Amino acid sequence: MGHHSCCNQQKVKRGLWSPEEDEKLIRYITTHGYGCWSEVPEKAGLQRCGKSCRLRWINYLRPDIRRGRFTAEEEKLIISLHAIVGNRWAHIASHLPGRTDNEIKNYWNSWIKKKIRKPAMSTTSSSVTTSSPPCSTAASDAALGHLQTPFSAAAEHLQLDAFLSQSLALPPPPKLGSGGQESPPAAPLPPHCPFFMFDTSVSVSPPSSLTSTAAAHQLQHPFLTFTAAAMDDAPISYHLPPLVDGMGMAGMAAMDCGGLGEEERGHDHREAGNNGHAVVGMANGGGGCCYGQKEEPTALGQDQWDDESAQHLLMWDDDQELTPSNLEAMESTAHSLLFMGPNDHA
DNA sequence: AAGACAGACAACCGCGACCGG
DNA sequence: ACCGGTCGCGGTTGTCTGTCT
Repeated sequence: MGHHSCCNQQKVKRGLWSPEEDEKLIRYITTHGYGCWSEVPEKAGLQRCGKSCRLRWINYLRPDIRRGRFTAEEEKLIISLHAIVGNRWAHIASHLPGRTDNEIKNYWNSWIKKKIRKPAMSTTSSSVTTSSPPCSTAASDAALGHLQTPFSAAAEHLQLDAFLSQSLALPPPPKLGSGGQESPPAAPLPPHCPFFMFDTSVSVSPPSSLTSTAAAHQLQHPFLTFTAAAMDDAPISYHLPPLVDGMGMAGMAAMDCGGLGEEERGHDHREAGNNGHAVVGMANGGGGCCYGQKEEPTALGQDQWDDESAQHLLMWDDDQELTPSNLEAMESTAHSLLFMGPNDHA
């Protein structure tokens, strides 16, 4: 493959951009726009390939770029979004005004590096239950990576965006050139990033429309109501879209084990999907967690889990370290596990 | 003061998706 | 349907800089 076709020319410069090059690019883009990136270098008088120009513009020179450290709100949002969509940095970035996918990716990766070292230092305590972003150890990340299902991109984008716009209530992106850099996006997420678990064993018909009223969403939209229990707050309910085609009413659990109050521990939290299926079950005893779902909730008592439902359970103990082998074992018993997000114990 | 090291950031590379001919 | 050009994305590598020894 090698380079992009526009980069095959011999005289293409690589490496860091000089201020002069930046100035040329900015001047050209601001006056002409960037219709075709392959033409930009020549017209702007740059010895770069179009791809490099595009990258430089998008990641660095764009006027609406927001620089500086990530705020706590942004951090939470990144964690939460990553729990939902995984390493889809562009998608995550689209919900963080002024931030680039590259920036978020770098931030996440450096974060992971930190977390890799910490568990290695302390082998006795859990590596995933102490800090955020939780499933950020290399081991768990790698292991979780293959658990993620290749989502149907179009549907998922649509539905996830709907979810984010509805439930996260992101503020509108700042206007270009406004200079308002000190107003982090308000992200009314629970203080603890929940685990997510999906189940494809339930098949439903897709939504007829995504544009109905809010009330209609409750009834017709396949968004799931789920509970995110937080340590200090009452459980917050969100509507979450199915992330996989055809799994609209699939059950999903989203709980923070460590964040439960004492009265919450050991209870079974259930939220019925709008088709009567998709009961999200969660049992938490002691320091351990158990997530599961059952297609026919009414057939089960609160604490009853038969063999079939056990197939849809993911269980682990808070003291159990998440390693690839552990997760593989979990996966083998949790047949329908698609994606598990982080647990965030502050 | 100098080298080692780690973190942050910038840029490149490879690949898939999309689109028009 | 096929093909080539282009764009966009995610993974990876390179570079710079601050801190530690």
